[in-house]
Amino acid sequence: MQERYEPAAIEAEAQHYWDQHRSFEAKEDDSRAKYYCLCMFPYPSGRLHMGHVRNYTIGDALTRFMRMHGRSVLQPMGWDAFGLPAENAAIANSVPPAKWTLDNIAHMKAQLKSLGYGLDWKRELTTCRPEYYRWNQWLFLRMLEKGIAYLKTGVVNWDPVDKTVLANEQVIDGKGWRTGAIIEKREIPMYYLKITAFAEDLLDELNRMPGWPERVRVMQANWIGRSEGVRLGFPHDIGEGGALWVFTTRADTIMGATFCAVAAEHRLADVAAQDNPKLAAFIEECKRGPALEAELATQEKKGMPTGLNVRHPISGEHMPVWVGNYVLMSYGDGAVMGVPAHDERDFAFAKKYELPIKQVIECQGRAYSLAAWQPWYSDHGRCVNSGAYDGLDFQAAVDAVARDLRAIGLGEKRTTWRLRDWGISRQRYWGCPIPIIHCRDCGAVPVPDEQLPVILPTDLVPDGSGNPLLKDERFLSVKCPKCGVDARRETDTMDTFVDSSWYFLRFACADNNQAMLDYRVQYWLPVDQYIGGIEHAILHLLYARFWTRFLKEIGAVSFKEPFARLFTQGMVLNEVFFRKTDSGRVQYFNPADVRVSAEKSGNGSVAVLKADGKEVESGGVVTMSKSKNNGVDPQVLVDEFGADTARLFIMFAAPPEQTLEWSDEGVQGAFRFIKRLWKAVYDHVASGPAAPLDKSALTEAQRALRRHSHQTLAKVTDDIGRRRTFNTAIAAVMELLNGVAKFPQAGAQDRSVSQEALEIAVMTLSPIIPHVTHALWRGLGHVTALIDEPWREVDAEALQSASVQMVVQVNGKLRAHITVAVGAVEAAVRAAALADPNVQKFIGVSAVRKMIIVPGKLVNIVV
RNA sequence: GCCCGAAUGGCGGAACUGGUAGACGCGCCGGACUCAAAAUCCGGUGGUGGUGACACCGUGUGGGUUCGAUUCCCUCUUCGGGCACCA
Repeated sequence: MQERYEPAAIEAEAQHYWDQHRSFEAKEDDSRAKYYCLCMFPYPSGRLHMGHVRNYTIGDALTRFMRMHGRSVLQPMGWDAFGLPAENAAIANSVPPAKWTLDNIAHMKAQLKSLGYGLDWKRELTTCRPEYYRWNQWLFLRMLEKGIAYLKTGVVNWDPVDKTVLANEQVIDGKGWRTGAIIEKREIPMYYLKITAFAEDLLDELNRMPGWPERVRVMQANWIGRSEGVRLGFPHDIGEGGALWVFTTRADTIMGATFCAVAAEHRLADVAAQDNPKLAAFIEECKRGPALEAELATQEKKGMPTGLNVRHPISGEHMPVWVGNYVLMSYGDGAVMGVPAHDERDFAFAKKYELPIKQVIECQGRAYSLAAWQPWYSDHGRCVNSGAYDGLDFQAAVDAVARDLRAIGLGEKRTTWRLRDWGISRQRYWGCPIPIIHCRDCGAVPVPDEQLPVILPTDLVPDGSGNPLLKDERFLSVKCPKCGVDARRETDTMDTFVDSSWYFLRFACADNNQAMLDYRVQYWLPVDQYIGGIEHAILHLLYARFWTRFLKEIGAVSFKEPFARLFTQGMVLNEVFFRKTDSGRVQYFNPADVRVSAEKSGNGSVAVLKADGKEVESGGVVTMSKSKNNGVDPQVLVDEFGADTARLFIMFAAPPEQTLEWSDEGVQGAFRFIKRLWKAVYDHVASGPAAPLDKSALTEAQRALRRHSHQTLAKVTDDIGRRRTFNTAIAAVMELLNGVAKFPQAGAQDRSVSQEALEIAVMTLSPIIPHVTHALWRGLGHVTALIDEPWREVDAEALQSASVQMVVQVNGKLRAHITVAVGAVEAAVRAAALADPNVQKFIGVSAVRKMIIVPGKLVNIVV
């Protein structure tokens, strides 16, 4: 064993060993319990960032830990390779997105390897390759057959400058993120997936998912948004007659309804606007949405009467119908009944347009006033001024109203969902083609299975003027599969969330070119541990749950929840430094280019740019990002200190679920610890092999170190295996190493006990810093590879102790420590506590009223 | 506005089931080694008072439950996250 710790050589050697021995090639082994550990796959943006390192280090540590516990492990990796950044890079550099993406993948793959992750690269998958995305298309066709996929006109954000469609996230304050142009709403035909068909099950099952964080389950539940209420109709004679249907959770307030309001997109609004140009203009304005930021902020309620009337379903009174900008077409029936007395929005609307306000719910003795809204106006209470419903409480009134309306065909109880169907059409080039052919005679025709995959050309270069597929005759031109005449291919591609909605299944059988999934899914799935960022708490995880349910429905899988346990790691933060330029722009500087010097006398610190020595301002600690220029390149870290230091720092600096603050000194500390570990083993080994441990002939000090070793082993096993608190596991091993450093190395048994302590330290750290521990294990005299060693069992005998230290309190305040024999009788503990001089002092002349004894821990004397 | 979560030394954090607050690391202070520096090693390090043993105070604020509260309950403050005209 060499004296110096040289990470580059050690890491290359360890990685070579795992490669050669295929240590991480997953095998379907029925004789062993499997463990499928999956980290969310990356978008190949170019380089790994610290968030990736954190994510994949957590996954790798768990995978290695489970492997040493005898599990048959699978830890795969792939690439979420379709998406917008590739198109933007293409516009900027005139390179096809395919080349840019594949180059990035090659680079990032090398980076992942240099970090030593135990990945099964045989199962690597890339979503922009036809071998993968053909199954998106295949399943889409199955969804069409089952009515889960359907075509509907939808509203999109249209950037008139780029002539392209933008995602909601790309619209900032009503303007395009690239062009700054005011975004228009356009209606175009799009394909939707009927996720709402599964809404109830997606919600209910959340209660039976103990392996998911409460936080994520709550977020999904809110997103799905179940509402119990009544759908009721206001009859009218407009056109051919009928009823205006609304949804309400407050059917008990129906006698207080004084108007109805419909969304701008509502059919009645259209009807009324036909001979009312002012109303038509207002409707147009609403459809465009709040263009001005001020309007968004105040959320001012605006409306206009349609001149139409409906009748109250119970009283028969005539009620005006308004168009209201606060009514959403996408929720319920796109219309509401206005009960101004008991709904804050209706109140504001009625005030503004001088509509009648009628109180119908008593307010627990408080006086109702028409002057101003009070928060308790919308509370539940008994009905008043409501005819037959007077005196009923909330639930009774809702039941009665629903029953009465049902009798006349104008209402029924109804559950409404906030969740909407998932529009997957993207008017974009770099995505999976939707397998549809448009025929002049047959309409939209699905591509037959045997013609799959519809291959996306990889040599196109978008120029910013819309989807280049629209100009690519090779792609466009096709015969209609039904009638054989010349037809055109659909040029829309699928939302990239489709790609990530099932990739975790494909890892089980990525090499199968005959079928989407096969028998191996049964062995590996569900994923035992899924790890990723909280930012995917809603969309990705909900879509994946939806796809799995659909696959179960068509018999492709046997389970409906794809991820048994979910772990959401915290973000990586760093300080941000900037200067304001004369023109008012903010210029950010990377922390690596800034020197911070603590002012010894003052309470602040000064940050200066290394390049010019002049001061920069500090903007606090925020998420690492390109825009703030405060990222740290993992590669620089690996090159300077090695992968183990990077891994150790990131696992030690914070609990994995919390945010992690970057610290250069912290990295130095991690490096220093590894060097100390190396030196401890080197010094130990330098004086030759240790004799076998003779457990029967140990001194008290030797027994104490053994106890410490096995306590540490027990703690690390629990911290990683159950609590997932890697930071405390590492701290425990640091303490053990401090203990070994202080331990004398005089006799043969001293060295034997130290050998055991070092072996435990090296083994327990190996999931986190696998390279250096691989070398140290060999250094400690083993010929086996550490990764193939079974995780050591705690020796219960080593944990035993003859005596125990107890705390003595007087009136709850710590006054003394006493040492008593293990299992000492209560009387003995009592006597020992009372005999302590300091305890005596605080009891003084007072009478002892009570003594509370927690065996082995504490005595509290109440005087 | 609604729903979650958090707040502990100079800093990151620990204390898992109500039982020794501040583990471990960083930083800082002192010392050793060195011509010197870096690296390394040893010691100290919540605040106040005291030469000292020790005492008092101390986990965002104010209250409560308890022999005992960082931990449980209520109030407020601040910060972070999610949703947001959802009828």
